Amino acid sequence: MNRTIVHIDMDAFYANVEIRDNPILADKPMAVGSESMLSTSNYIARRFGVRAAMPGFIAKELCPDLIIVPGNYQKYHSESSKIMDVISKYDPNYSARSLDEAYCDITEHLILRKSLTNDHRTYAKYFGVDKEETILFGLDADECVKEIRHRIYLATNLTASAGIACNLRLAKLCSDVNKPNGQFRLESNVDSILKFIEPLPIRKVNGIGPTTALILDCYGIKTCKDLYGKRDMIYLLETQNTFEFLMIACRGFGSDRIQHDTERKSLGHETTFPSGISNNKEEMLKICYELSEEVSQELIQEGLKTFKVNLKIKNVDFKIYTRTKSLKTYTNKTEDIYEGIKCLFLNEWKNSNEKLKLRLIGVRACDLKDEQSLAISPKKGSNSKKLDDFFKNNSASLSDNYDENYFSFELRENFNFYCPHCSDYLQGNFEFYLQHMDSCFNKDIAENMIAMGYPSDNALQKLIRNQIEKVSKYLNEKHHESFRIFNLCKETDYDFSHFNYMVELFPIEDHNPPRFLQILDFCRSVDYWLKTDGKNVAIVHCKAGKGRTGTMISCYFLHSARFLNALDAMKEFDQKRCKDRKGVTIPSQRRFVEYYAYYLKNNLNYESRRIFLHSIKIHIPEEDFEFPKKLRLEIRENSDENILCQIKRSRSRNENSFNFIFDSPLQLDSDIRVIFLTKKKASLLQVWFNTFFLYFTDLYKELEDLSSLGSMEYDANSNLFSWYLKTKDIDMAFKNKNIHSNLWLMFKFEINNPSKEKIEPETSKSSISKIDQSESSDSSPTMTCKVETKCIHIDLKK
DNA sequence: CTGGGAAGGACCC
DNA sequence: TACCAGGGTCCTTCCAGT
Repeated sequence: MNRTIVHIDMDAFYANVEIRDNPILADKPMAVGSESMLSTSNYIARRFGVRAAMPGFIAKELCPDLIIVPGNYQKYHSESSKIMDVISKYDPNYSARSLDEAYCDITEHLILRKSLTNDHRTYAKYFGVDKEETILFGLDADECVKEIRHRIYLATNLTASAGIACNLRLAKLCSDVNKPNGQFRLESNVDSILKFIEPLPIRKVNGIGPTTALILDCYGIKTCKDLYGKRDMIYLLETQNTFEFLMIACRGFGSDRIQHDTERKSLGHETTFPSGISNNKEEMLKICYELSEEVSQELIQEGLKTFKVNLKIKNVDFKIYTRTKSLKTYTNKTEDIYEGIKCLFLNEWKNSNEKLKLRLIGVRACDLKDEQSLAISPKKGSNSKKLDDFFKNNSASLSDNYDENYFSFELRENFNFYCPHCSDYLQGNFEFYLQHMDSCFNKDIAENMIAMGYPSDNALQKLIRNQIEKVSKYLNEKHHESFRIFNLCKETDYDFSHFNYMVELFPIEDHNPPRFLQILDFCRSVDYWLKTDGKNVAIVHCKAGKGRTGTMISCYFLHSARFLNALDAMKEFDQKRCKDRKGVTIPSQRRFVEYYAYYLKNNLNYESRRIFLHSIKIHIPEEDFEFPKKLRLEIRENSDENILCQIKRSRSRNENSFNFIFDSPLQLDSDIRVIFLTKKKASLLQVWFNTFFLYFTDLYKELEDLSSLGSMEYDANSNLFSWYLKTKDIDMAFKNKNIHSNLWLMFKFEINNPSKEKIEPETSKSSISKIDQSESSDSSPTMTCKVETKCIHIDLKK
């Protein structure tokens, strides 16, 4: 963060050289290149959409008046060396990335600059005019870079743009900001950097091309901020390398040391047939020979030898193929190279049944070695600077050849972030960020109870979830043999041996409540474990350690009589676990906690009780125009396996309700899941309930707004109960902004068999006897009553 | 199972 | 009319060799 890196970029370099030498072109759209390909265009042509790397004829379509000037690369080279000469005055260690682009590090120069006299900072004001008018440049980085750009102008009569930042990546992005003939300096602090980089379209980032941009766009990622925000998804979808690159790039990380040109990896030449296409074997072989010769000459010039040759061909349909062959020895002789290439070519020729039609042939030498050092090959170790190393954290692990400044600002300096788990807004350095994420996954809910996130075994999830090794180490060290894991995930893939197989499973589907019997089992099991030994600790987890974990822990709070009321129990969990009070949010999960509170308070004996469902009505407020016109209802029993009913229903434009009526009342028992799906089978609304608790009408009286129980009415005439749920009581609807808050659902049901006599609704006080809780388990005879399953398919549209 | 070709792409200028 | 030059680097995937 303390280096000053400058990226200098000439404005429309080739084009401006041509314009400079032929001023007639100045006010006309022009480009340098050929009919088939443009190298660059001037700013007038760019207004028509004419860009570099665009075929000339397309450019002409966009801009019929476009003047295409053939490139004079010798001239550009000589101009380039004048430019680099200027830059070298500020940093002899500068690095040219092409003829028109270079990086330099002016950190040292800026120190030195303070002692420069005004004379040394004064230059002629205009190109080619004698020193009548002069211009004096100041001492700071901005002035220094202005001076560089001005001196380039004096040397070439061409303009340059520049970016100034703390690392190469950012400097490059900055040079684009005030282009052409401008410069931009990015402050070296995290706030400014993030403010700068977050809104940038990802395509601007060096290394993200059209393909990657398109892929990311499919993930809904357009800016660097999006990219960082969706890093968990990228982690899952992309390779480790790609992920690391993208993360480094989108946060503005980058090396602040200018790498020097490493030894060359390959060398080659290619040519497109002047005639366009060739199918003549002899002509092609001749080209192969010529190219081999060129490669050979260049190898000799550079004092290199090759061991591998590569033939590149481009078909008529523009498809490119490459073929590689190892040679017998390291060589730089034309004949040796040609021999390899010829062999590769003839092979292709044969494989194509002598019908090869090509546009292009290329010859490339790979696996190059320095002639002198051919005897011993001191292969340089790769010094990859990847996030992985970084995550191993601590400056102690930063080895000597590891550039500490690479990640310096995140290691040393503070930045602000939202924790995705507790939604706290925090400030700290990157290490703190990681620590917080860790601790946020594992919260002591009570002295003998810990709620945690999923301990991930899987490399894919380790970034966003707990690392199983860490969890295991922590638990084994801190709690020795005295911990037991209560795993609430239906989706479990980790190895229980990490926890000495002390893992008990209560499989609950994500975003759903447990079955009521699971609550009983869970509480009994946790209670037993905690009471066996005072040292024992219960570790409860689901995926994020919020919804399912919160539901079960709240139930245990009630079970252990820490709280008597469901809302208090859930509130306690929410406060302990998440500061934004967003622990148990799903209405059905909250409803089941309410059930359990009621169950305990009234000392009920849970048993199978059926209800007879007559109808379900959805009332849609008129304001809710978007609500689907077609719905599918699915009712599932218990474990989700048995689909009890599937009905499709549509409504007309002016109808503001769906009414699902059962010809013969649907018999339901225990945990019931009611789902409404759209035409495309996307779940829209969902409600879970337990029929047992529909029997107790006083459960639905005088409830706080936070309760998700809904309200109940009884009509003595029809002997029907009506159970109402508002939007806030309905899973999926409660946080769906597209669903109006005045929507409501009504279930009409009977609790006695319609064929039998009327039974008055009961309240908890009248009929419940005290039952010892230990009996209310799986083995209890009252539990074994299974509901008959029936499956009806009705299409009401018919 | 791993490492090193070989082939194919993406990207940069 | 007409849809990409030519020089590189690096990464991924597949396959083969142990």
